[in-house]
Amino acid sequence: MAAGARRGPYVCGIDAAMDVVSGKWKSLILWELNNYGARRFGELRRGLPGVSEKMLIQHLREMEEDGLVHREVYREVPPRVEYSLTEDGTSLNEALGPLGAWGTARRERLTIEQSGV
Amino acid sequence: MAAGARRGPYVCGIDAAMDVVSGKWKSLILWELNNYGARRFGELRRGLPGVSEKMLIQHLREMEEDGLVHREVYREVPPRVEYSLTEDGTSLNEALGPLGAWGTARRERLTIEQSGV
DNA sequence: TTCGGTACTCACCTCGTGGTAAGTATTGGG
DNA sequence: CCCAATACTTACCACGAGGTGAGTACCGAA
Repeated sequence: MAAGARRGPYVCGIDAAMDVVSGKWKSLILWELNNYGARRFGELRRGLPGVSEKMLIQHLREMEEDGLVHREVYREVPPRVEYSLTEDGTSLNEALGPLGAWGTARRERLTIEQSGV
Repeated sequence: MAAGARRGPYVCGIDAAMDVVSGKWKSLILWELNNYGARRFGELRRGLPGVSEKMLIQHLREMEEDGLVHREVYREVPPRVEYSLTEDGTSLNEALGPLGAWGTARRERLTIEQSGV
């Protein structure tokens, strides 16, 4: 949770990465921020159908502590907060690429099997 | 849990992949099986310090249902069961490569920061 | 006859994750 | 004067992941 090891010590790199990505919405947040650049809290909430405000904040805070996202506050009359990916967040997103491709291929495989049966 | 979608429908490929890898020991099992080829239940248990028999079985069963591991039973006097990766399991392990590399790099970064402070 | 080794199975319990719903501070608009 | 809209904060609760420890069936060895 705090900066540094959250649940470590880690057995291998996968551990360290999974620790940072595990969370129902984290990979989606990563994807959303990577696609749109900077997004406001409300935009993220509307962009992730089903997420609760509590979880969105909680995940964003953890990802900020983990150095994945940057939080920029604009002191305006209706408050404005923009979230964006840091360099680490961007590289993590890239590292998730092959996994996403594997998942997509798997989804297609399953769909074919289901329709085939 | 059952064959097909576990908690789906999935928003994207990452979802589908994370669904299959999420579980405290799954990535380690994947890694272990990938390194050693085929491993017996007891070998896996000894190779993953801290895992409980219940969780090991449970994860292996789920991974078998998900088509990641193959379970081969040899009807011998002390029973022998060998687990190995399927083609899907092997490709998943490969897809986890970049994530593992990212995690390893992150670990090194954190270690340097800690010793630096 | 009991013990050890295999690969499980089962019952029970804890605790963390995530959901729900309400409350907070600020200021402009009707 | 109250409401809307922003971005939270807080309290409470349910569920499931995961841990613990015991029991099972089989057989050979001591």
